[in-house]
Amino acid sequence: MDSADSPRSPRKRRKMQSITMTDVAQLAAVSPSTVSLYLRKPAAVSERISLRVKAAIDELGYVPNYVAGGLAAAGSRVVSVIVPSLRNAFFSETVTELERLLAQHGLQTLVGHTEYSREQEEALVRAALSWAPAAIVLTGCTHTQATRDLLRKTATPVVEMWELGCTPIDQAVGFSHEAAGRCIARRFIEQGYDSAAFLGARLGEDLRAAQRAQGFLDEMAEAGLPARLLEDAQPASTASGVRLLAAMDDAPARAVACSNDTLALGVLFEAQRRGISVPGTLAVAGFGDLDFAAQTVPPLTTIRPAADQIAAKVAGCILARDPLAGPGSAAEADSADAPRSHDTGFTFVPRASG
Amino acid sequence: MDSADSPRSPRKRRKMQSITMTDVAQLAAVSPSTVSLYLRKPAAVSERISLRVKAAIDELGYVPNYVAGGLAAAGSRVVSVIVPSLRNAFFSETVTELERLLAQHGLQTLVGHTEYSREQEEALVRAALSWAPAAIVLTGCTHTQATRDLLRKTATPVVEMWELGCTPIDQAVGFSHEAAGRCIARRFIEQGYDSAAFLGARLGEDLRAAQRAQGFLDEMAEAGLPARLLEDAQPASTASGVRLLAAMDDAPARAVACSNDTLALGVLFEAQRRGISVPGTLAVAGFGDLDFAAQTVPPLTTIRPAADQIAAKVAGCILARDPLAGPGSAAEADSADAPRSHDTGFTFVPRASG
DNA sequence: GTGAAAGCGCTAACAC
DNA sequence: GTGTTAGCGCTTTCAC
Repeated sequence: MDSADSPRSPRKRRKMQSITMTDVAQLAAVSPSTVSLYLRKPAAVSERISLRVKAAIDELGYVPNYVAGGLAAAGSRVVSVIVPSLRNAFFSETVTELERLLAQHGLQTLVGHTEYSREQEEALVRAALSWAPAAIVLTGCTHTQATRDLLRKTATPVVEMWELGCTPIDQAVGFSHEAAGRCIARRFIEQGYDSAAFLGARLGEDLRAAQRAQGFLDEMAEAGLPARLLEDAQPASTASGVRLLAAMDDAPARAVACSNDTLALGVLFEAQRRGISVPGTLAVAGFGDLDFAAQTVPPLTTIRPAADQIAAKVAGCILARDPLAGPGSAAEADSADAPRSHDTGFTFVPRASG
Repeated sequence: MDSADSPRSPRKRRKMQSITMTDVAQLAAVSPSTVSLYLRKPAAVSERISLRVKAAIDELGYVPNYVAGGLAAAGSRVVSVIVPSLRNAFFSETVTELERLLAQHGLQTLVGHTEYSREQEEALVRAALSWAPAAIVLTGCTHTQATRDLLRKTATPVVEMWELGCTPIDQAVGFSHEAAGRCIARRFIEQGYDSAAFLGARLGEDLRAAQRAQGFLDEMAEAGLPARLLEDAQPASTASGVRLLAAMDDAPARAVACSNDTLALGVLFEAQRRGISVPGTLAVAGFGDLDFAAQTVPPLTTIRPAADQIAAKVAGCILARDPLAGPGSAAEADSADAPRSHDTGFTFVPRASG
């Protein structure tokens, strides 16, 4: 039943890798370093030898060991990406796109999520650094002091994404959430709504949403219009939107800006349930332009952050510093001194809801 | 301007790590192996020495190198998780939860997404294997032959999740999608709907949705009721739901089962727009019990897969095989021969929509 | 263009 | 409980 040495029963701990580069080299009758060269810069190896090596690799089913490679090369081919939550569509979108882009250059993506905790983030950064990653990507620009110190001391490229404003540790890619908040406020003002509210959830954790709220409220205040802030204690969800609209019962505003589309969806449903006409009685705006935003009844006015562009730019920053990133990897050293904040902007998407 | 040796300008390629375990050992006046032991099994080191080592680590700001550790230990502390897409709420949920659970045991999560391509999956598995991971987690049980071969040859634990049915490569955690499809069909039958349709998107790629469709259609057929399949060519989205409802115009069914809640949301909106009453004229059911499902108008009848339970069980399978997983890691070798398919089931969530 | 030699930083026997 | 001794599998000068 328990056969002598099935691959799945670990007999002896050490040396789990059966076929190494040396085996390949032997079979191909070349030296290990030639095999290594073939694997990394195939162009530098003569065609005759390339063929032999390739044949040997296929025959043996050789799988390279990146761990050993990373150690010898003093730097691994992983990029650590740390986001607040993957449940949030913005971040899952960004991670997806980033993973795709980086994979094209042989870089693997290590993800971690902080649940919006800075201490958790610090722990993840520590763990990330232990992998000698090719780069570290963080979300936002608010971190513990220890995190900043740790990161500034390292030679690893660091990219902070989805937020602009603070001085970046190294590079930053994102946009101004305050401006996004103001943008929605201006829309309401232009449309003649004379009172408004910002509906958010856990603003103490989601600092970017808090900035949008701030921008929104400031713009309203500057226009001399009343605006208040309602906050749900649970993480942002459709249910939060439902609750917050109900909470506004006592002093209904004419227009509500939601911290994101998911919340706005809840507001829309609850309004429908209560017979509140949108945008007639209540204007609603969201943030994110999620999948469903164009399909709601009425279609949702929102803001589309350039998620793909953020991912693309982040990948660009990383690849620009990657020694193995192919021909276009020009200014490896120079780019360290290049402008360090990249604004990807956002698009205002006016629809019928407000 | 370009100062002598700022940490961020890579002077010499090799040896990027400044402070090693040897440095810590020296400062603490112990041997490197003691430091190593302290880091891995603090309990095995005397308190006096522990204190000294800890002080040295803090003073130097030592960051361990997992790459070197992984090489020496012939196995790294990463788990590779490969999903079709992180945009899909099911998988981002699972990855989130898995990452959280594994992080508690010092395991890092390496993600990859296949975009529903088996060839892409094979490439990711190859890359994953190169990290000598502590485990590999795959989605579904349909893989290329090469993937299966690669995986069966390795000693690395492999867990296939979110689907049951085929013989697992190693371990499987999930549920029967066919049963889920049948479950919705039975609901429609019980409620007296005499015709139905299954609305899906890219069923050739999303094999699990295809299984739900099959189960649904079979159950209807067995009840002698007409049912057809409508498929959208784009990836599943709210817009697909809108399109598919429109496509049903010529021969409207009395009830529609959607391949997931996102699609159902689109159906709900489009029905509202067209003045089709739900569930009066049309019954609608989804799959997933996503965030918004309980809030729609009317609330959405759906199926809740035990996403958290899947993640928990997958983590369990992995940790059971992890030599470092602490005290409860009993049956490390035995569990390899334990039952290999784990059914997490699902919950039918009847609401007002159908 | 190819090979020989010297580690990368750490872990795991094993002896003490 | 702590130190000594060998590597893990690969990359990278540097000769040839």
